[in-house]
Amino acid sequence: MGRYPRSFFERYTPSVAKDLLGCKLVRVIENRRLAGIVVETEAYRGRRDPASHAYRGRTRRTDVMFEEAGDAYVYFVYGNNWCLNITTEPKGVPGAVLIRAIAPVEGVGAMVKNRGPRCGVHIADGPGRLTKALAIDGHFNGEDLVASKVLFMERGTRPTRIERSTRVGVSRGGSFLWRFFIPDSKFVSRGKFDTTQNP
DNA sequence: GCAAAGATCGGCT
DNA sequence: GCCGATCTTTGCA
Repeated sequence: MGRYPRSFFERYTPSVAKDLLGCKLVRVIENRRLAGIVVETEAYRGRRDPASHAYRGRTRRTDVMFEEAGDAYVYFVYGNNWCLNITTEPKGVPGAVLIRAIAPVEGVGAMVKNRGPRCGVHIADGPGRLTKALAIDGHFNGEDLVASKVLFMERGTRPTRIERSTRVGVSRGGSFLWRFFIPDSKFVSRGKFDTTQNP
């Protein structure tokens, strides 16, 4: 299956977030593929988006958001979890798509092993969970997903239905409907959520 | 230097 | 369904 050129990621962040639904996130560990279909994403864009880490300008942490598109932006939250983003927009414009959930399709056994025996059905249905399932941590910050052999996106089939809502877990930027998900998937991280705007 | 909040998860009731 | 762990980054004194 084909991979995306950098130009795919260099577009308006919410468009990229929406277009990534149905695509396959692939992680290669010791020549074995662990992969899942992306079912839930969120967009964070620009200095005008109060929920974005880049809201207050460029810092050491958000550096990759300002760099070229198609790189991994991996950061640590709540003292427990890593979150995987893919940078977007042309160089100089900060943007990233948070991958919130995937539906496991390849190497499911290995993912469960990474998650631990008590994970149940919650293999990769959450930003922190999917990074653990795919063994992704801060070392991947800045990884070029267009060229990488160990972490990248593959083209998939476009989902028949897509819904959008407010983003999860953010206290500001509530008027942005920048969370995109496949409502038919049981692997989205939370309930179907509000699809109505409520600032 | 220090204090506070945070793009969450897992375990327990 | 609720609550606590846990630690980095940032903002301000």
